[in-house]
Amino acid sequence: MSDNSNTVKKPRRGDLRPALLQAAERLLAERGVDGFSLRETARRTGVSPAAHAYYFKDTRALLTAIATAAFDDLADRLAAAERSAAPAGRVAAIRAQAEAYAAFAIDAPAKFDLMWRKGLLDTDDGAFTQAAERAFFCLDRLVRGEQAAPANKDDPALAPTLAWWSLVHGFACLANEGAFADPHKALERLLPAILDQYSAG
Amino acid sequence: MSDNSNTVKKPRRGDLRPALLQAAERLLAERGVDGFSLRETARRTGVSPAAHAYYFKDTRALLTAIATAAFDDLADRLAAAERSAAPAGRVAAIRAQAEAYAAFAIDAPAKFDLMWRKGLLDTDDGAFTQAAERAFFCLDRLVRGEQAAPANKDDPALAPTLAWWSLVHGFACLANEGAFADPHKALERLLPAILDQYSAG
DNA sequence: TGTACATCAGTGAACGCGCGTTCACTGATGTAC
DNA sequence: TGTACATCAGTGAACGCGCGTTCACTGATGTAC
Repeated sequence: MSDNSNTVKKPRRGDLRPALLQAAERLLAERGVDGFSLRETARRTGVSPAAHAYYFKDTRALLTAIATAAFDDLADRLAAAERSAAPAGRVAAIRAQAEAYAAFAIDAPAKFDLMWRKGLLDTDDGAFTQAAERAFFCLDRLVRGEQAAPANKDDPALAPTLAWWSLVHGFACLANEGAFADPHKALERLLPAILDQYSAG
Repeated sequence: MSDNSNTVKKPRRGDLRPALLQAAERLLAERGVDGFSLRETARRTGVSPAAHAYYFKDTRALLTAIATAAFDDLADRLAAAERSAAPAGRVAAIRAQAEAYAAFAIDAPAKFDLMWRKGLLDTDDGAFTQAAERAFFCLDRLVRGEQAAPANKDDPALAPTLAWWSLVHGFACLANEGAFADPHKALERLLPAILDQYSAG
């Protein structure tokens, strides 16, 4: 019998939590958010369908944990992109962040999708909201500078950040929704051209 | 017994198709794409769960019909916005289209969501792809002028249109994903401020 | 105007599926003496 | 070093659910003569 590369080798006692998260992420990547199921995750982890209950209250909690990690990851990448492009100036850093954002989305479409599917997530979870805010402030700090952010996200004072975010988020969504022939090519050739459109402003 | 306003009065023989579509749209509006089900649609139409089969091959076909109508509606609104703002000049017309696009999305979030959930739609359906293209060309014709469009959507020649589309689409998605406190207020006060950011380019 | 027949527009019961969650349970591990 | 016990980290069978689709069927409508 050949190994099925979908299944993970059975974790040691006590290592189940990360194993479940890893299997769940792979399943998401393969089948998308709509194709996800807890039972299939358990199957791939080589574990009973009830096993997750020891670590996660329910499916929503597991998905929220994944989305939280994803936002943290995104924030890290935005910060890294900013750092490495900083020597070339502020405009270059902003562009680098935009490219990092889109690359994140296109490399892991299902995970990116999940992050915004609030109906499936526990949006009251503190870690989740904190991670999401952190990613947002990575953008905001760079675009608007160090000014304090207003309490409300729809304050027009945030317009510069939200304009930039809308642009990049829209590009990422369109790419993942199949609006372009090839998302990766679009990332390399089309996105720079799009960003050029606005480089004056 | 009080009327349940969810249920539609039982359609006359032969009028089932539009009645099903209407009930399905209402159900979508209430429960979102993930909460949609054919059986519930049938229930609300006062009809057997097998009834739809006479008009639609399967669930996918029904959803595709709704998405097709939605794209046609969107295209109509984009064209109307352009027409009524045309006297004020090209820039005003482009802005008016952007506002019409976002308003469409925010007024019917679930329908807008469905239009991009290609996993649930029959993307080989001719009417569907035609309607989607028509909406796209409403944007493209105005932004780039009458130049012929390249075959591929990720051709950098389309960058001006795609940049504008990304911006507006991203704003609409963020609004519907709950990124702003109040989508309708964001539409009225924030979107104009965002468009101002780019009005120079 | 009446009747025989064909087609239309559904009906309603049933099938089989995979799902999330619960429950009583159990073997493995750790701890106290 | 050995034993008794408690807790940990799950097991696996079962429950009940709603779903999309199929199937043989049937009453209503339309048509021909």
